[in-house]
Amino acid sequence: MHKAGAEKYTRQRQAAIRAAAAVFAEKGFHGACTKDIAERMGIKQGSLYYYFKSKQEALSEVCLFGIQDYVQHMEDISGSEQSFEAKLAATVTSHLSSYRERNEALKVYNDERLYLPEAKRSRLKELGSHYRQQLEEIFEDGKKSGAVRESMDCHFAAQAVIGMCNAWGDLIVRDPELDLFRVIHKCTDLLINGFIQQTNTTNRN
Amino acid sequence: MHKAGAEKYTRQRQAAIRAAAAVFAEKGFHGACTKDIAERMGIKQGSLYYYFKSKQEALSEVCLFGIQDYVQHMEDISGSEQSFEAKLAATVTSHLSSYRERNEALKVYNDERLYLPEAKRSRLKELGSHYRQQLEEIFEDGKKSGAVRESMDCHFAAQAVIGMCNAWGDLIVRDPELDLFRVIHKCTDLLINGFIQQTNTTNRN
Amino acid sequence: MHKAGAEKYTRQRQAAIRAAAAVFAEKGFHGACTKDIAERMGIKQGSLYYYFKSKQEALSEVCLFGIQDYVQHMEDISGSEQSFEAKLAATVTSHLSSYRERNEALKVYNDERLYLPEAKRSRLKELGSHYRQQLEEIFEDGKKSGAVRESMDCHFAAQAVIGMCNAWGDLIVRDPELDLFRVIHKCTDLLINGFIQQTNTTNRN
Amino acid sequence: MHKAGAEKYTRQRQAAIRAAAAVFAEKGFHGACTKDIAERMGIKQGSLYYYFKSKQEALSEVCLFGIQDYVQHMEDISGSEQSFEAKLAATVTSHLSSYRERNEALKVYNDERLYLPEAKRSRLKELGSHYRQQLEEIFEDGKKSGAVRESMDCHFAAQAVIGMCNAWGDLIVRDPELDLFRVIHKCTDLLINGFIQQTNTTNRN
DNA sequence: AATGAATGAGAGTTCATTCAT
DNA sequence: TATGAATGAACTCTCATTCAT
Repeated sequence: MHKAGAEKYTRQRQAAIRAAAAVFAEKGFHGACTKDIAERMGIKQGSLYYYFKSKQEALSEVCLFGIQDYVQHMEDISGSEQSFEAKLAATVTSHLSSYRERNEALKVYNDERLYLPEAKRSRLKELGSHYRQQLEEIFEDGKKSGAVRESMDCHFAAQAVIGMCNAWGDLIVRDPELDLFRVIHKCTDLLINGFIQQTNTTNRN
Repeated sequence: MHKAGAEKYTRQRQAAIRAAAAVFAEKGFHGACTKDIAERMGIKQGSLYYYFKSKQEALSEVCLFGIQDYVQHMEDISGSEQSFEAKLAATVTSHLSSYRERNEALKVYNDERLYLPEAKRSRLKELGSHYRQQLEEIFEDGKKSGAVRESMDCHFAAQAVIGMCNAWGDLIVRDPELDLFRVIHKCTDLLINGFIQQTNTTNRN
Repeated sequence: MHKAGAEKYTRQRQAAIRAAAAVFAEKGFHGACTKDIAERMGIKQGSLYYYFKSKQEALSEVCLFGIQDYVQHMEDISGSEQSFEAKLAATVTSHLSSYRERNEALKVYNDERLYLPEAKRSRLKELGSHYRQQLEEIFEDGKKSGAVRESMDCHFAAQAVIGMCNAWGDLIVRDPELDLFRVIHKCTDLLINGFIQQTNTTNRN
Repeated sequence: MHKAGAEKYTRQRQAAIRAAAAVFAEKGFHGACTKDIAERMGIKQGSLYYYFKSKQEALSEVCLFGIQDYVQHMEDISGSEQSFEAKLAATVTSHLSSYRERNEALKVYNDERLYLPEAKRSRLKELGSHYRQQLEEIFEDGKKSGAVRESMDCHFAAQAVIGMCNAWGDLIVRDPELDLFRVIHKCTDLLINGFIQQTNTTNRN
């Protein structure tokens, strides 16, 4: 039986994806070279092609790997029975945690996916759009339940959350010292409450 | 007199910077090639080197061009006598407007400046840090005047504003149909008031 | 074992050095192009970079190869117990023979080494200076033993021998028909006895 | 009348030749660029083409300039009524002095003339060959008069003198501190008397 | 007499990719 | 499963040369 062999292959392929993620994150897709990736895995350049049939496939795999969990989490959050605020908190937590766990892959997804050919990009786009739509629905529900202001544009809101999370995600990847949980907490707080001191106010706007 | 000649040079060089900005924004620094830049200007590849002594110098000039106004505006805003909310609104307006005016250069500054050699990067870093510090001060002042919540971390807040603006900036550059003023308004509103319906509340958190 | 592989690499690298020597000798460092070198080896231009990391490294290797033996021979001659005349003859023989064996590499060392960056050039300079010093010592010893005229400036003498040998070396490289041994003999004779008819002397030849 | 203009042109063209000589001597023909030459003259690159119709013409002119006097001198020496020794001394003097006066042009003639196209090179070759032949005749005459050893190969001898002079010429150009007259004297002495102590002879130069 | 601007050809170098072993 | 060797295309950059002004 080839089970052991197959397992090793799978393991090595995962290693290749992580290596590619790291290198792409650091130098960008075009700035990176296959030799760098191979070296990070401890193999030679040519051997990389045992795991990827092209550099582009490597990018594609990294991107997929980068959003997999994060998309899955949203599925869970979206299906759960929680208050708006809890769902938003869960979203931010999931999103920012991904940057730490999945390491650089999520960053690569954000910054480099546009270098994929349309064909491959559309699959990712679907996943991304789906994510955003679910987030939008959370806002819609929030409105219905009265937790979110009527005036809020839910499409805008979803983009804003994603944008803010990605911006902080970049900083998280770049600076491993950063305290993840404090960032999560502060982001959530900002998004929910805004900057200003709320005083018995009827919100203009 | 050679004034006309010098003027032509300056004009062409500006054109080169804009062309480079557009190409770098679209393909990234390493993904772009000098031929693309030259062609966009209507000259031949080799002629580009009459205006830049290297591709890297082109990047450097684009980055500088990208933040010039935006840093200058912050100087004005920071020195002005306005309420916290007005200053924040002005900042968001300036930042997002830059993305339209300065076109792709600002995006390039954000995404590609890390490919510059340390020496050139540090000059940009200074400018960027200065910007962030001034924004932090606006938050500090906001706290003192009671407009901003005591609990707010001003460093975090400044990063968050910049991050949010850059995230939307990306979308603005990518989608020229986007209504700039609505985005500005919504971002400002979100940052100030947060998502939730404020009800005669004493803010927990 | 990878011994065979390593051997092949070494062999090919030697071939690359010889090819580079030939091309540099014919066209000069700047006049030569890497394509010529590759073609002479029967490989394609890009493949050359598997053996050299730059054109300059090729030059550097050629120069080193060019003087290696010749410097080694001088070591032997200098350490031997022979008359002045025998040592001088051995020097001329070694020097001129090198031009035939090492082919064009020695010519390249003479004419093109100045295009190397200071760092690499200094290593060669050392070797060259050492050679000249040993030759000077041969003259000093010749004086002591009475074989060389008291009035002779040993530094000048060494330079003169080297200069004369290099001048003939050029001709030897350029004209493969030239009878090496006759040139060696005549050079030695000229250097030892000069042009003029020596009266009352036991000059054979 | 345009006399003044014509004069200026001639003067500038001479300056161009000298500038080209200097740059070619330093960097070699292929290593030099027309911008360097122009800058050394204090004009702009394009303006150089007012004086030369190509870089190659510049080389050609430099080479011609480099050997003109030196060939002329040999004409004089060859036609004069002097002893062999005096003629040889005059030859060495003329040759080595040329290196100082004509500066780098002679070196360029020696090292770079092979980059000229056959057509132009043959004119120079003629001059060079003529020079060598006249030198050979001096040796032939020397033999007849008994001043030169019967065993001497006159063709070899002429080559050797030229080779030695060029080798020292290189050093003279490279090191402006070098005492020209001492070098001339020593070279002549070496060529005439050789290295060895001549017994029972009154020769001491 | 000189220049600024542009060009086009060619150079060195990098790198994704292939393939026999 | 992995590698060494090679390839060819693409890219950055240089430079002799031209020409209108």
